[in-house]
Amino acid sequence: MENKIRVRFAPSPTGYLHVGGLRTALYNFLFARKNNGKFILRIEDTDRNRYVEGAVENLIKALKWSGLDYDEGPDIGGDYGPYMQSQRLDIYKKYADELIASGNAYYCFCTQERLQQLREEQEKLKVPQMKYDKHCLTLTQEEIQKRLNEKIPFVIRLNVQPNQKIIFDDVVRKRVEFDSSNIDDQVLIKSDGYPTYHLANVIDDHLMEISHVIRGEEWLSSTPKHVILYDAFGWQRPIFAHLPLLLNPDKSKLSKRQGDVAVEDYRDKGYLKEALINFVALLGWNAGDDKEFYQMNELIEAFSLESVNKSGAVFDIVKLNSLNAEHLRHKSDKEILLLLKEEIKKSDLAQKNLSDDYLLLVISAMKERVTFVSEFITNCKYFYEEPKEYEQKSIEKNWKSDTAEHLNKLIDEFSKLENSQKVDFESALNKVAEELEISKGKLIHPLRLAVSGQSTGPGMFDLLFILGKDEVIKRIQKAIEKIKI
RNA sequence: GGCGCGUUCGUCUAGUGGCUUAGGACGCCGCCCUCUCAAGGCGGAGAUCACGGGUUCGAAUCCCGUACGCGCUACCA
Repeated sequence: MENKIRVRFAPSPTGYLHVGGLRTALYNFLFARKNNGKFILRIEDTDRNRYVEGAVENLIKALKWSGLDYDEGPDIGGDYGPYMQSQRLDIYKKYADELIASGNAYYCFCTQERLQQLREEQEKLKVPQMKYDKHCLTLTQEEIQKRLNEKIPFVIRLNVQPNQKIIFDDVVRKRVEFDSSNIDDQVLIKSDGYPTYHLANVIDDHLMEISHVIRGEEWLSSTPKHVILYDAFGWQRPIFAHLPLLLNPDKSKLSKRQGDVAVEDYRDKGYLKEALINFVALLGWNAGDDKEFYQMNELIEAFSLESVNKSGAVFDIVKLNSLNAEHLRHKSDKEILLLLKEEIKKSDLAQKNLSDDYLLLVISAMKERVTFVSEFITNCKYFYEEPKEYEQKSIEKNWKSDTAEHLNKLIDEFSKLENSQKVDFESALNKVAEELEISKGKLIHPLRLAVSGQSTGPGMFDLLFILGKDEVIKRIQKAIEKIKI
């Protein structure tokens, strides 16, 4: 099969999945699914200093939670493995040697001290572009061998030819051009034998037959180095697509300091994966119409790299919240029940024996009034326990001198009820209102306060029905006792 | 400093030379619905399309310059 689509998400395991990473992973995923391609997870763990215990597991967990399932990866294998760069060291070594043989790379024995000194000198001279001075390129074969034999630490550097135009196409940015004179002789193999990102990335993308490199814009500046490598190896370049950055409200690159950046933070705060995915998809992409509410399958259907934006997008949590509420409303009551039961397990309601039928009633009453699943608990405690206190403002507004008397009448009427469906409560209340010659509202507001302790909530008769006749009467009595004006 | 990328309502965005008195969404305000709060419906405020020059009969849309922002500038990714 010609032109098969293979894309990859290649994070370095820093401990958690960044929402920017989620967006990158999502676009890769959508592109693959849309085009019948393969989506690959590759772990770029070539920096031993930044190794974090459990990071890979966390990453995989977050990806799975988000619904971004990959076709090949470290935990599931595939024909192009291993998918952990730390397990591919011999591969990088082999290709680095090849580069040295062809003159495209060279050994460098310079010490950190010399490099530091060089940098300082260049700074003093106000050299426009600070670069390595190719000092070790002049070493003879014998000198190199001697140092190798003496086990002097070395790195392998890319031998960049100056004064070349490096031009490549980017799906998002169109044509991008660099002058190779501005490109440093990048270290490809570090002195610990590990490759740098640039080398490992290019080799793996080629070996894994990656067709499209879809990654964040922070990589655009190093793409010419990658292009030089592809050309040096004589390999076909992939198609590049550099995604606009996710930004803090102050427009800087989205960072930990200004809010949550980990996918797991959002998950733990109760955001639905559907909402997070939908939100993040819209940060830098739009199908060209007004549609903003998407399920995953619709995203796959609508996605195209060509309609990705160029400019960075501020991560605005307020919009995420509204999408969360909307996705919640779109779920069936039964789906929400499952989520709510999980939430209850974590709450102080855990011991209560709440039936599914009861919770389903609560869900249908509250569904359009909540943003998070947890609010089925916190915003309507009165469904689970009688009110401990009564909203002062509502007392002032709705509790008059004759309120107790009115409510006693309601108790009488409710007590007589043989059926206690919504309509039964309603007609009972209507009857009382008529007898007292007052408006329904005059009854309903204090009744709501008595029964829920609050002034807001679902329709009155829904509330009464859900709580049940006995509980309602009990609560009214209690309120009459407790509320004094 | 150098190199690169970007710039449409507060935010996410539509717009690819005339359909645009620049459309939608979130947020904000108001009205309707209504027992409250939501949801829903309707309406409003909010962008001289960063700025300045061109090209053109005509520009948010094409070109040039400037400003500003961001990214990169590591033996980090």
